[in-house]
Amino acid sequence: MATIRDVAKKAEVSVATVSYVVNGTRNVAPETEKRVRRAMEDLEYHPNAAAQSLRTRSTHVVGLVVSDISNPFFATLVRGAEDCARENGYSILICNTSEKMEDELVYLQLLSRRRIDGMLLAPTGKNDGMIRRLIERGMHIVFIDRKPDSIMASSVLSENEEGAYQATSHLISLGHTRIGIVVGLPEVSTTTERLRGYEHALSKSGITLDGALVTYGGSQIEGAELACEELFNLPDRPSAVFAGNNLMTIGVMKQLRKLGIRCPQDVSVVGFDDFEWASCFEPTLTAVAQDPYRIGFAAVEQLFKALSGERFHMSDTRIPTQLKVRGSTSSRK
Amino acid sequence: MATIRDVAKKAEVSVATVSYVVNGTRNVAPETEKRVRRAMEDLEYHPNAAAQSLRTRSTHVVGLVVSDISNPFFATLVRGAEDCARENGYSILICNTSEKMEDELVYLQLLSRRRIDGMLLAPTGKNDGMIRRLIERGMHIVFIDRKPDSIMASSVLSENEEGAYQATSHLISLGHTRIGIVVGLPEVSTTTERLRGYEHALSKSGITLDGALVTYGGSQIEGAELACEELFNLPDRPSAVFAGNNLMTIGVMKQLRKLGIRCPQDVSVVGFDDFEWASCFEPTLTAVAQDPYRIGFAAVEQLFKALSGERFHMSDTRIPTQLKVRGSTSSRK
DNA sequence: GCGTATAATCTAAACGTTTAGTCTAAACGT
DNA sequence: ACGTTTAGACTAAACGTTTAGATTATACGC
Repeated sequence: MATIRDVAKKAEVSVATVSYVVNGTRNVAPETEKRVRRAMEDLEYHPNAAAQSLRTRSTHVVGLVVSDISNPFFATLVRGAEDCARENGYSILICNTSEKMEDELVYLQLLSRRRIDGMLLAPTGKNDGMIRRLIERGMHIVFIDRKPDSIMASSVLSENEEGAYQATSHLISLGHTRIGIVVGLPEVSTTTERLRGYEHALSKSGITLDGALVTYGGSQIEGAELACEELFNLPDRPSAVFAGNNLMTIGVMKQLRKLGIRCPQDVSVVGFDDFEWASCFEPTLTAVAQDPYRIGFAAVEQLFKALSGERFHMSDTRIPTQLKVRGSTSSRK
Repeated sequence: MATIRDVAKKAEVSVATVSYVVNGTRNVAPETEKRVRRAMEDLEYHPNAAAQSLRTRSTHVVGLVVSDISNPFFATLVRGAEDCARENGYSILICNTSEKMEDELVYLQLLSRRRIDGMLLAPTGKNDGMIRRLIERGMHIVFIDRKPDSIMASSVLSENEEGAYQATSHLISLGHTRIGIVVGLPEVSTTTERLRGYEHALSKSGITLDGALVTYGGSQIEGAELACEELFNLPDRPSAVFAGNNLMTIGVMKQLRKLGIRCPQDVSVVGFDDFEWASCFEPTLTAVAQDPYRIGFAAVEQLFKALSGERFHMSDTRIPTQLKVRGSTSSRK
């Protein structure tokens, strides 16, 4: 593969000159430039990014650490991030933690070695020490989807509390008072925030919180199935269920079907996170729509602001959610 | 950030020795090794990957070029690829072409500069020249999901023809004879293969192919809506529709709903590509399940085989599909 | 006790860029 | 006509690793 040296030789100039035309960092005579470009074409020259990084101490790569990229929420978030990154000449390296702290740790170290320019991180919440050290050593981090409460850093998150509040209020307005909720992992901020929105809506309407109605589905389908089963084993069953994320919504629906409970006739369901197909399959799902694409895009923008050195440019961006009322919720009979 | 030089100084050895313990490439006295490791810990030393790549001419990065990572099919494929890559100490750089040849070209060049060790590519089908040149220059490429027919290289694909054949046969067995199909982009191999399976099933049952029943949805929801509308504007409407991929299935369902056509009472639908939620929303979708995770995983395995230099180890792997019969298909009335 | 094999370490040259600092020659101001 | 600026090009030193080869010290065989 051709090096800058080869190009220089072919164009009969010094390597410096080639570098100047590649980067446009100094004036070079139009005549010479033409010769250099010609040589680059002929040799199919592509600058060696590793060498550039070594020299300039910048990789133009941003790391993206999420729990599971096959989750449509994160997949779309990644798409937003990638679009913004690419527009600015950056690439994205993906890392799946599977929500496991050891894996997250390994990735944080890996990204350190790779000297990425910055990273987007949906933290598991169990490596705060390492993360704090990284930041101290100058790593630029923007938290996405969730954030550790013990660390000061930029973040781009959904309006979780508000969204959950609206969802719950919607159910209440339909006459429901026993509303079950299936949330994710207790140590994650989305869980606590959504739970807070739920509690807030209840208390606002004077409904006392029944701890038995708060269940944990571990953010996965299977967990939510169990959590849902738990809810309907209660002597005093809920008439509505609020599922804390997309996978758990599916888990809940699966379990309802298994139990022969009809939605929305027997129980109303609202999910957090919308689906493309939500409007064309029955029951059409009432859901709190997030905007993961925008989260990803905004997070990368945020990162670039930090990189461009705007002194201590730290901000918490909240991306609005939107309640989409459809057919899976109905008035309490 | 600490360099190998710093570690060497602190441990009172030469940089070579440090390198040897980092890579385990030569014997070093247990005593010395301990000192070196200690120094690395103290300094939080992470080898500079750019420098390593420059020297060893290997990045331990594989590029992954797909049309749209927010499509759940590709998202899951990426997850499979990432899992396999990570197990082997590799990272994944993602690239979204949006099915546009210029974007694909730009990415191919970018990946060249980054000196990735290899790549997984779902080609748009319009940059065969560049791709062939890349391969000639030694780039290792494994095609995923689709492949250009003009290029010899490894690939990992679904059993498209067989899957489409089964789907169509299933509809035929239910008594349908006017079966519409909505396929993707004509220049992509998945389209032609699935179409072939469809045609094969028809001809096997002695049904003559009606060109008007073959429509193109551009692999997107919106395109499929239009294609579906087209189908039902026909004087002689189909009684069943086969949607060529996941997004187009949604497009078809949306359009049916818009037209007030009930599924499966008025029309049967089978989709290519399964969904997690397919079994818990109505109509429960009959679908040809692919295994994108396995495709991604196998493709990376395939790539590593090529990298490890097994001479001209070229193979076309086909991942089986599986027809899941559910409620969206029923006998013709 | 002497040559030799072996183990542990070191030296220094790459790898392919960028960029500060020089150099040359032509253009310019007065 | 002569010092000064300027444009264009070049030289060479980094950047942080790896690794072939050299060097030294130690153990071994006899």
